[in-house]
Amino acid sequence: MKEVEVFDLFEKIEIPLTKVLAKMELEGIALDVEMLQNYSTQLTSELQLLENKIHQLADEEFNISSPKQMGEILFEKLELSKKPKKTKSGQYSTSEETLLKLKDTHPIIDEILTFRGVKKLLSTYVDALPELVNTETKRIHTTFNQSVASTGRLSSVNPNIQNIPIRTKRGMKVREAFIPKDKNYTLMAADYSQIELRIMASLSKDEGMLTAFNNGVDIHSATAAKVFKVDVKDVDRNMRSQAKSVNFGIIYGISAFGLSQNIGVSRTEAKEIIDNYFEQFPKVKEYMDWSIEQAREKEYVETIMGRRRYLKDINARNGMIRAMAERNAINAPIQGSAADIIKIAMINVQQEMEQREMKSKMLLQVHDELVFDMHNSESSELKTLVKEKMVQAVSLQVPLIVDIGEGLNWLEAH
DNA sequence: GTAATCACG
DNA sequence: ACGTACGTGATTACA
Repeated sequence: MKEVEVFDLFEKIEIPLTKVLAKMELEGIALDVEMLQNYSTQLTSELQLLENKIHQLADEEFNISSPKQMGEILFEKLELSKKPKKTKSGQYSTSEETLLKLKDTHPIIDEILTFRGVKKLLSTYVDALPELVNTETKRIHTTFNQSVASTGRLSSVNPNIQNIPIRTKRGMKVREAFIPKDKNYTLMAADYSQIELRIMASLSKDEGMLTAFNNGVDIHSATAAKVFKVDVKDVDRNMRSQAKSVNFGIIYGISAFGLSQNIGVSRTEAKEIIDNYFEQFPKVKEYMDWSIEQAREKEYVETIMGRRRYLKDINARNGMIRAMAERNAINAPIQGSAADIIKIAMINVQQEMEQREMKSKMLLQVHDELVFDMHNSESSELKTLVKEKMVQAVSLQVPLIVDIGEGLNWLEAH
């Protein structure tokens, strides 16, 4: 019986999606190569200055890009930590997380962090992207993998268009390099607001969560008010920020350790927060337990469209392996259902655009976002159509909200 | 080839 | 007692 659902998923979603993806890949997206080349010159000289400064501060020349050499400088020569954190293989950890904790011990740390950021930007994006512009089309053509991610998400390679920087000032400049086809077009981006938490609300049917979404309130503030037992108007920035982490944790299959690491409190305090959360959102807890129970019985969990993730480790004797599978049992239906929803939307949007013979084109998918080359004559028509198809892709216990933006580059469209 | 790091949702 | 937040891909160093 249930196999019918998996076949429907295949026939009604994955197969029709192949053509949509093929068209997006063939269409490609325009890149402002000249801008990136200028930016490269600027970043390269910044990088040179940083390199000199770091070598000067270390009083030694070494390869800053070698974590091994970096560890030896920081922890053997400069002795910045009494008991340096090690990686799995016994090397000194020099990850951003580790370095941030050493920020105040030596001025070299800040320079290293900046160096790392600039180097990453240059090698992965600023210098790499222009190389991938197709000589015939003059556009960037990614490849979307439809059968890589175990949750049902797409992935993107060559280049990975789903991890273009946005969080830092320097990174934003890279987004600015993704531009419309020509002067008759504008880039338009449409993204689902809090889709995974809405799915959690809908699947768990937790009253508190449903009420929050059905009343259109800020979910992280609403969560903070409940968890910290204060009035919404008394939620401060720190409380909201912690609640946001809790909400992320809920989607990931929360653990006291993970939360404590994320927000920098003790495990005891983290456990306290989680206990309060489950007290305030009891059906979320019930749903999470139910998901794990389903996994134990069937050795798989499923999304709203019946997509399965098999979890052979769910009954493992090794507690750590088992705990991992339990988090997967909670996360996969959430992340996977979000993937189902945007895939349905993509098929319906593409179908409608073709039927209307529109000039606009769907270009990219970034998990909860779709990006379009929008022909200026179709501006309001396209935005209305896309919003409608995305919002109506499926019917949940809460509304799906889609935010739309547009501009002369991908950054502005956000 | 693998480990470490870091970019995104 | 142990060691963990979920899902990806690209780059670099190094055995």
